[in-house]
Amino acid sequence: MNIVFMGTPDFAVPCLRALIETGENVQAVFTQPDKPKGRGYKLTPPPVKELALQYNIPVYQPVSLKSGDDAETTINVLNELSPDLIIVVAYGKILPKTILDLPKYCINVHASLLPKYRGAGPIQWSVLNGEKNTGVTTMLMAEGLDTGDMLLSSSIEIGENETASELHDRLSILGSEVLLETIKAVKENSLTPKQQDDSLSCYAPMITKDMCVIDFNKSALEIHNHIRGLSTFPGAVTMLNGKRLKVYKSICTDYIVSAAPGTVVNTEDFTVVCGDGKCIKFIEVQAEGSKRMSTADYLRGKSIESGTILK
RNA sequence: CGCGGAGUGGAGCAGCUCGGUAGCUCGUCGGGCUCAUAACCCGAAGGUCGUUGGUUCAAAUCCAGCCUCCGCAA
Repeated sequence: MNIVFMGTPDFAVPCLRALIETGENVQAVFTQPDKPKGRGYKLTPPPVKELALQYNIPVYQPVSLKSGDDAETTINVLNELSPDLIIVVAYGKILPKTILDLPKYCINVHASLLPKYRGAGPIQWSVLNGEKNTGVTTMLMAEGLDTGDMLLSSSIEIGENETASELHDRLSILGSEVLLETIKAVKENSLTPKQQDDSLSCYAPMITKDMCVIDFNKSALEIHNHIRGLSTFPGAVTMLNGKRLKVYKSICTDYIVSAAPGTVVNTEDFTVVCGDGKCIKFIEVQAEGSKRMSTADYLRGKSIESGTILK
């Protein structure tokens, strides 16, 4: 089939790769423009672009699909290619109706069990909220954000200590599998679109850095979910002796201690009291200007005075 | 040229301001104690102090360039 692929970050890479490797005709790839990133503002191409270039697939990076020269060019290009399908995976742009109506189907791969967790951060929010299950859903794209009729889905369990990054990697693979099944169904003409029940939906907004600070007044479980939901990027943050400390992994313990929330009660293994009196143990941390490391390594170099309070 | 931190035996750090025999907490190896142990005691191996050049009688330490890693900001 003639397919145009639209996607940007790592999450979309397995889907594009699956399409290529199963021999679908990927006519073109649309992805976000290269952006200045990191130290020194180095212009960095999105992961999907890099993969596309490896296979000599034409890459388009319009700034806008709604107006301007880019939008016009895009429409022209798409009209010329006249793809059977447009596959969208974490592209990061809203497609106008003129594009949605262009191919036979516009199919989106979304990293949640719709209608729950519509939006930009479904993986992180499902971990942040302590969900036991999540999954991947394919849908026919509609004008609203992740509101289209659902096609296929697949569900997986979330481990109690699993981080958002780990889940992200598993879901991106699962996403490529569900995508291939969906395309198979398209070919067999056996799609059965199901409308989403809007009353069951909820939004998963983009994660921003100002929501990363750990609030030790919350329960140990909530803090644990906070830490793994934001790991590895951008990472849960707290302040230790005036310096920023990121926490990437933790474990809930059964210890109950009466001390002010945020107090380090065990300086041997970095156990901290939370708002409900239960303790959480940090497993992997990162100090300013330093690498990410296990707390065992961290504590070999820096000792923490007992009674230190994190905030 | 966006701002800042860092590179020291296998790991994590100190030492650098005030140049002059490389130190700490672990790990590894050998031995001892013990019913036993991740515990304790004794001993050992292991480092061109990121890299290049400069200053100096002498550089981990001062100066300049380069490489790599990290935080912030986008």
